[in-house]
Amino acid sequence: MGLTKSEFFTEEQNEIAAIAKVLGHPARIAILEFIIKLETCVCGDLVKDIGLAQPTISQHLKELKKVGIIKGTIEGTSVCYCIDEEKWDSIKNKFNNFLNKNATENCCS
Amino acid sequence: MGLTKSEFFTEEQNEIAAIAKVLGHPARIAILEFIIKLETCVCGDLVKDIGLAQPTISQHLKELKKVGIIKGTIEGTSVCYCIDEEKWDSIKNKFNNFLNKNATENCCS
DNA sequence: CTTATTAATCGTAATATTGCAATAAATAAA
DNA sequence: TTTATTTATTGCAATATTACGATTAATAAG
Repeated sequence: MGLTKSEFFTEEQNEIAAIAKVLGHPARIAILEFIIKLETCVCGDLVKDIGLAQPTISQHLKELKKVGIIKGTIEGTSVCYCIDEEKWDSIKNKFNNFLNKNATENCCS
Repeated sequence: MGLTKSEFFTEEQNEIAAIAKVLGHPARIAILEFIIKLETCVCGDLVKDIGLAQPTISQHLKELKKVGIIKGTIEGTSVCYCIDEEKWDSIKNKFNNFLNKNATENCCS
């Protein structure tokens, strides 16, 4: 089928999975790290930095935009991408919350 | 193509993406939460709790085992699954590290 | 207006993922 | 040994993802 049965899960579970899914590709991790590293807006240097073709990078940027991690503003012929700080913080909270659910002991340890 | 070009990225980028990818499905989030909630070993209650078919759950468990988040020990006819605490902590560190890379200011804020 | 430059979109091929029915494997119980 | 019980594996269909060439859209420069 290839179709996730989202209706079986809670809103929260679907949400964290959706974010994790977007982070689940090294190109998108690399893009985010690149944007963060520059501490300023990025235009088209991503294609040069990462080895992938321009349409591929554009597609990954679209994915990142779709979940709201980054936002892009047009600047002449190029586009300025940067982290959406609010969204980033909310993601950080969600992951922290999830990862802290686990106690340090269980039956197998 | 459908084939990720891992050789374009650093070990670290591939690693965090691989973990995020596994977390990128609500069923696997639900499975982890269920195991954690019980604070004890889980056998086959997952199938009842989550609505998916047994082979589907088994497949998701396999994915989780593959990256080492959970481990399973055989107990009679059933299998006891639990979190690999060490791996969990390392994942927590990796995500924290990644999510803390972002400063709170940039050109767009 | 014409010509770069830059990024998005379209179309498509290759591969991966999701889900499940059917079946197998492995142990426990009778 | 036979029969449950429980989980894993196989095989397959439907859908999603990844990547890129070709093209389009939009602005800038000449």
